[in-house]
Amino acid sequence: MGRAPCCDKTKVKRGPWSPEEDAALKHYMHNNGTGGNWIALPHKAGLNRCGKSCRLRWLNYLRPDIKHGGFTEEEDNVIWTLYSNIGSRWSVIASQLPGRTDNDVKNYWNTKLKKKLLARSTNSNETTDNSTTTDHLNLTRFSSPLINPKAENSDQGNSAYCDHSTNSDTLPYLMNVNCVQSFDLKHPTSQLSYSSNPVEVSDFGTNGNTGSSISSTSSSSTLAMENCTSFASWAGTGNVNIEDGILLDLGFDSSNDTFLSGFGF
DNA sequence: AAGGAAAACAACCGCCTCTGG
DNA sequence: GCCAGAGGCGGTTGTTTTCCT
Repeated sequence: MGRAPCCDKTKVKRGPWSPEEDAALKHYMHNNGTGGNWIALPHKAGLNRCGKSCRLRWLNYLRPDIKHGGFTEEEDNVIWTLYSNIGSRWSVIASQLPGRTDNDVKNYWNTKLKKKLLARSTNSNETTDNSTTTDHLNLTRFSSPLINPKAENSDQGNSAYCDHSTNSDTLPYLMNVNCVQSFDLKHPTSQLSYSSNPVEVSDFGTNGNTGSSISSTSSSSTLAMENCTSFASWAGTGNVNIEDGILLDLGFDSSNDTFLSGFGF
């Protein structure tokens, strides 16, 4: 059983794209767009390729607004921060990095950032005094603005409270936390000044059973986490949206191990 | 200079979601 | 409401390039 393949793989070309194929696809897209149908596109464009392959090639490589080249430190920070919050939702993360594709971000994470993190983890384990390890390649730098230790003294009924002590072997965003995180991706108060396109994530599931809806056009954004009374929100207006306090204790300052174990190390 | 290892990148696979009939 | 097809996504694999010995 199973779903029928989108094309006959024995009859379409596979593997690396030739410059001629790239040119044909570019030319067709320039003149016609997708026409709302990727499956039919290869035939119309005179390409002996699977429609999905064409789509991938266009989105990941040929699109005119694609940014090629190395990632900046700022982009690193955005990726790390979002990964720590939402996990491997590469398309969501990529949407916050203009010109970057989900494939780009995913590859970059798998080949570089993960190793950087691992290296830092090793270094930090060799250091007994965590308070002196301030140069954790932005691990500390990007996380610290989101952490408000004083919040633990806040009214828990208002959800200005974080508790990740009960579930330390999971990703921070999966923890049974009870907190609110508000930060602004546009302004330096949160050091996430890169983004220009807030994302809205509602009904954000953590167990795979729930759906999610994401809008990159909304003016405000909310990240709700299941199994906890928490959500993160940031305003598109340019102001930090402090609703019940600014915090999301990712665990960096108190225990890097907690954080790192969430990444599967 | 050659060969092997590691890193980086591109592409594919299969599942899930969405949408139109 | 159901179903089939198309799009989208994340994980994985394959290929190429770079680095090291």
